[in-house]
Amino acid sequence: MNVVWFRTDLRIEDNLALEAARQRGEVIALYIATPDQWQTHNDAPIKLDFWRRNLLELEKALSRLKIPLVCAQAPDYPGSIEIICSALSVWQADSLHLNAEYPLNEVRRDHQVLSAARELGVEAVIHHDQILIEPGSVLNNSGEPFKVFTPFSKKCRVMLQLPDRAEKLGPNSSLGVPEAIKGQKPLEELGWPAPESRWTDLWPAGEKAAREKLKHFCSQPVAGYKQNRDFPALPGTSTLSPWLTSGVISIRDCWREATLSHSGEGPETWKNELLWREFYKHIIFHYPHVNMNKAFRQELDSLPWRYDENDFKAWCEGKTGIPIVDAAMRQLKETGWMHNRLRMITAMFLSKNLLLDWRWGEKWFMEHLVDGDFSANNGGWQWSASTGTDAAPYFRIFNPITQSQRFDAQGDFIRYFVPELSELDEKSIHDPGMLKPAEYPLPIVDLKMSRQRALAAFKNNKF
DNA sequence: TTTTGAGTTGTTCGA
DNA sequence: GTCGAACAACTCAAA
Repeated sequence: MNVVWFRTDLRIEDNLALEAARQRGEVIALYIATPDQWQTHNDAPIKLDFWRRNLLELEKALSRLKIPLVCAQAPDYPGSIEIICSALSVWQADSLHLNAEYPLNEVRRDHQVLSAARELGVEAVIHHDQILIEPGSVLNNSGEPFKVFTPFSKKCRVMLQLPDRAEKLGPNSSLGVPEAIKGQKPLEELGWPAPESRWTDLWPAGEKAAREKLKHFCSQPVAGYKQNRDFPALPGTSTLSPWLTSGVISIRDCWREATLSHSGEGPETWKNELLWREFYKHIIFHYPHVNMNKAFRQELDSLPWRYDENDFKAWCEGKTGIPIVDAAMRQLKETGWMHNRLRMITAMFLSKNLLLDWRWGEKWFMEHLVDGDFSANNGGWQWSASTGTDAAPYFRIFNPITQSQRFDAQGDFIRYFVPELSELDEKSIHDPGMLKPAEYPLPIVDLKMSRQRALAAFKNNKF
């Protein structure tokens, strides 16, 4: 028997661990939920519900291959190692397959799982399925990891040789019911948050939905990606992130599909964004301190970050008095997703204008994003806060009003998410001042003063 | 080893 | 309104 432990790879298509296991013979699939860790890691309820629904789809897809999906619940990572060992013994496994995850705790857990499995005499194999190129293999001429994106991306493009899609393998001989293991529970009883029906419409589950989304994006919108991607009122981006983060679609399929679209600069620009995802995964793999709540540039942990609960609350609730920021924060809360340009604007506003610790913002995003991914979220926040790898220079502070005028010129996006401003014309909607209706707040911070404050804080940190 | 060019996503100020 | 320079100087990567 061959066991596949599913984690952030909730699909049957182009799944390296699953394919390796199937090549060896009969397969049992295993999923282990850790609700206690969801709590401490602040995973968004909308994300957990998306995962629950994708697991149901995965179960169906696997059953077509006559592969049973066994679910279990563990209190923590050591608990999941116990469950794995129980499963390997009870099912008399020959091999265990898993697709690597790259945050530090997950790497450590998998090291332990691999050695525990090998002690039981089980062949244990880890596959690099979640990223295009194995971390540790993209190095500069000095043999060091890249700290700058552009040379990293160039090297990746030179190295990248995607394997062909695996040939179709036959199903299991029969969909048996495997003997019970430690911690086993039905899929629906794994401690999921209460679902909201609107989530199902916003973020449909399953590989078919993801594949159709990718196909559609690469059939036409990708051609205009370079021109349209910065405008939140346009459908200019792929919005594939929730499916990519949960592994419902493979990164290789995204890369392949974009390459095959042959529509010029658009797909190449989009592929660069896929490489940013890659870059930040390599960064957390190479630099353990980034996984431990530290700034990539650790000397910037001594900045005089503010911890003002009221300012933070206004930011969270979309009541800062800066229309584009408030629209963006409300989009996040209402849909579980935020446009990339707006993630930069809101993150820059929190970390520079409010001078709040970027970790507060990072955490809030994780608590609300359907596509919340540690490496991408951390990388993005540290970019905005100027504490990261190849981050924005600290003096390059976005002016949210200027950004609003440039990227939501007609104010359509603001009007959609901040209805109390919908009567304002396209000039005043970005910066209503005294024209604002009574229910809309005045700006909680003076942009000019707060910009100077941030510049001074970074300047004075040099010593 | 030294040197050189380059670095996601900008803003402000003054002519 | 438009344009170029200043912002502040540092690190990375490769020649």
